[in-house]
Amino acid sequence: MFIETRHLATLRAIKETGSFSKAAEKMHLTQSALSHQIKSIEHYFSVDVLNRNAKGITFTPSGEQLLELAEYVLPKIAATETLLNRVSLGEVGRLHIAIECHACFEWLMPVLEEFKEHWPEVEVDIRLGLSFQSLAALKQGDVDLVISSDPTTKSDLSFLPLFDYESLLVLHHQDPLSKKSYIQAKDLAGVTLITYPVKTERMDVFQNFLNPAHVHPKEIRQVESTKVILLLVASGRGVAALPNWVVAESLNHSKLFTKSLGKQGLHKTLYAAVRHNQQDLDYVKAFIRLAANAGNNIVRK
Amino acid sequence: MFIETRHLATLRAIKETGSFSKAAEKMHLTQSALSHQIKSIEHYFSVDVLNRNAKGITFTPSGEQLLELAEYVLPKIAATETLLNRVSLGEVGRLHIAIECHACFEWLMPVLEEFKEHWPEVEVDIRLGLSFQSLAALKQGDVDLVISSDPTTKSDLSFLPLFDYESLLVLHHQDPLSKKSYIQAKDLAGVTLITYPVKTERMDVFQNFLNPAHVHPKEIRQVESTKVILLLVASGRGVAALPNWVVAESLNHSKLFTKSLGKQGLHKTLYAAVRHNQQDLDYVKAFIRLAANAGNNIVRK
DNA sequence: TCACCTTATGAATATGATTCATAATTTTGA
DNA sequence: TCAAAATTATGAATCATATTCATAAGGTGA
Repeated sequence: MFIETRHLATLRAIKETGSFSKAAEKMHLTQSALSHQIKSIEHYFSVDVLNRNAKGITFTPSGEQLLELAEYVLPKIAATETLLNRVSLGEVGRLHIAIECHACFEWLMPVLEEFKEHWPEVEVDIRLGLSFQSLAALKQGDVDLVISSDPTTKSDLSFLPLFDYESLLVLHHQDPLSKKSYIQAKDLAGVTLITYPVKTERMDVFQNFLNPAHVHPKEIRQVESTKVILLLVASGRGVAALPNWVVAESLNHSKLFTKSLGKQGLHKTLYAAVRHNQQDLDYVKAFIRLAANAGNNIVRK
Repeated sequence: MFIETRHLATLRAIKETGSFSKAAEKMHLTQSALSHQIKSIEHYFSVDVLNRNAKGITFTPSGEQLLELAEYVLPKIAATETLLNRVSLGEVGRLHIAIECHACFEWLMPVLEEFKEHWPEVEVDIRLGLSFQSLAALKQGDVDLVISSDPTTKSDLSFLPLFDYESLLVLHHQDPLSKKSYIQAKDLAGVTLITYPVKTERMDVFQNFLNPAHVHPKEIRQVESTKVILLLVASGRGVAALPNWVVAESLNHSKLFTKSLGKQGLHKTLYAAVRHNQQDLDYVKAFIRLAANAGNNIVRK
């Protein structure tokens, strides 16, 4: 493949201006450069491209072909280049989000709605990142942002804090445990614990509360939806450990009660993990700002 | 405009092979070259183009954009390049012919019919090249071949002989002049000369026969069509000077008679003028061969 | 962990695009 | 028709940059 963008741009400029010298000026090159360029095409293909005549320059049929090619190719290239520039400015792009916690849907959905309004040219998508290694996917570029509460020091990734929350035990208001000022691990040995359908090693209650104390709940019941979990708890079928932002909304009008897990409570921070080189993109920063606000607002209720 | 064909070809090869090293091999470049190339794009636009991961390479959204551009652009460039190559081989092209003599239509039309059959990809056109400077037009590339009987030594132009012919005086078989063994200039002083509608200085009879003898015909009558000229002569309205190839066909079945102009006769050669750098194109040579044959055949009758 | 494979990187080199200076050609205006 | 002005062509010199070379760095899989 011999023809380069450069050649086509030159041809187009010559067509537009009608002369080498004017085209050269327009392109910030010398007339000589253009002459050499055209000659190299003509020499390479053994074909005349331009008729340099008395009054002005005309295109041979071959020249017309090249010109047609230029008209076809150059605008598309220009369009792609401006698109790439906008991508680098963070005006357009892709924000595929993986969330590691079921409960995050609660605050994430409204955030995304607002985000989409302000960044219509960013392609948004969410995946529940439990079944796969979301941080690996992030590194590989399969997703662009991971909502996680377990920052690790992976190279190329940045963990940006969104907001703090507390994992609370949600129980029926007549549950005997509701008398206690806080919950101890051993208190949960005899209960039915309702959780999302996730491996226990990926849940805070186990990782940071039950496992260290070597306690196992009597029964574990896995349920997909947050609503149903709260419903089951409200009807006395068991207890659940949920982030405070989930409970905040449903507490007033129900038979639900919450208790801290442990004397200090089980406090965590939610992070947005992004690839290092994307953390300064406008739309990424905007998303993180929106998410942090949303989280803080709902948690403080 | 930063992106060059080269970049796009590299991107495409990487997509096809899935790795830098295989793509490099395919392109007869080193892996390093491709790495530098991609890096330069990524650096120029401050955008990631490829995710170089554990298992293989994937394209970022920006990379996909570039790839799409490549798929759009590269085939078209390749097509144009093969077209240009075919042009230089003389397989395709343009053959716009200017003829300086009305009478040439007689043999040219069938020649063109045959030519078109063999060279369907050559765009053929004819113009009567009397009103304009056909050789200048040829030089400028407005036409590609001029049929002329007046070779000049213009730079860049080649005059290739087609066939010899004789300009004959056509007259009514009862015309007194038909008794003579040949026509002298003064014989035409009293006749009505029927010609094509062309300036006298562009006609052989005047240039090479009448003018040198300072003879003027009694009357000049200009007629467009060869058929009508012959009709008029056949009905005794005058005489005409026409190339022998025109007369050859209509002589048998009519009241027409021909005589040589001057003792030696007025002999000329018809040439095809082409731009020097096109004279070796296959289709040009083919046309000239066809034209020469046609002319010789018709003249020898 | 060590081979092994792939990409990245910096310096050196080679390629080739552009400029410079000027020639050649043509046009234009007296 | 001649000189002046303008245009393209050309060869050599220069400069830019694409490519290579040699090697590092990073990751995978036995």
